[in-house]
Amino acid sequence: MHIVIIVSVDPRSDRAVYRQVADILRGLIADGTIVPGALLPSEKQLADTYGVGRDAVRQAIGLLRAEGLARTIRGEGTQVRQPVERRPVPLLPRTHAIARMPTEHERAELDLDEGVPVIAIRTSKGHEDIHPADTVYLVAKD
Amino acid sequence: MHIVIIVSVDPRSDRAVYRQVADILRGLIADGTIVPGALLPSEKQLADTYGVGRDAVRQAIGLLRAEGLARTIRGEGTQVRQPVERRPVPLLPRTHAIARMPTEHERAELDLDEGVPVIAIRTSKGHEDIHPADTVYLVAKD
DNA sequence: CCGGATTTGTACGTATGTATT
DNA sequence: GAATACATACGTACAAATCCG
Repeated sequence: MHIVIIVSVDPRSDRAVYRQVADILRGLIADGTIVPGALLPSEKQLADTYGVGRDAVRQAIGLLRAEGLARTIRGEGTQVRQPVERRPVPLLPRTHAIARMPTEHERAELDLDEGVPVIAIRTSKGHEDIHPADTVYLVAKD
Repeated sequence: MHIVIIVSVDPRSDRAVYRQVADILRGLIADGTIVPGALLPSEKQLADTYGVGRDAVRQAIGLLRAEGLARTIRGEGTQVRQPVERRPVPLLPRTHAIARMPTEHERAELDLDEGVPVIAIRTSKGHEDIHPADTVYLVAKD
């Protein structure tokens, strides 16, 4: 099985231009052409390269952020997110865990990147612990 | 503790206009003014009501979608998402569970709304089960 | 430290396409 | 078919953060 990397944008395609740009960037990331931690080309550069508006580029990058693949720092650029080391979190008997997107408040509080869910663990007592989903994994524990 | 509902947008505020619009809409939802399943006013209506561009309204609604609060249907409108009934999913010993945003493929495959993470459960055998995070909760099981 | 260049964020406008009512 | 509503795509302009000489 080999991977086909798309390298150009077709404005007449059924697929929206910004999705095509996102496809290209995902390819460059999956490819290893752009390694974790490295910056993508600037929005202007991408727009010029692929012959699209800056708007389309921003929407494309927005998709990557929502998927948890990239994060953007104003004035600096967009970088491929580093996979973080996950630590185990025990799921005790009689406790429930759900995953959801954080509220705006939680995102600020926990300093979460876009596209990072939270895991809420609730005990039968009603106590709730919130964990950033990208730093933990759950294991059954008795 | 009482809730302060913002009702107007101040273009001179430090807070971006689209975030102010999002705040207002979140308030109307938390408030019960707009109940789950009901449609928000149209983008144009919101833009006129708050004296902002349609762009700002779309960004605001985009925030709500990313938070899992709303979903938009083209040609119809944006509705407040219904909290769905969750079913328990056992987390067996020697299995790990992580939460993350779905890939584009998974989102299409599972027909997920924006702002809905997935829970991936991996056994020691290497088998992986994917669940929409909004329909399940995890419980420890021996 | 300062100032300019670069880069992303916000905001608005216009136009056209597509889906639903 | 018409009206309504969201999606896409381009453009402009200015603000704000960062980088760099």
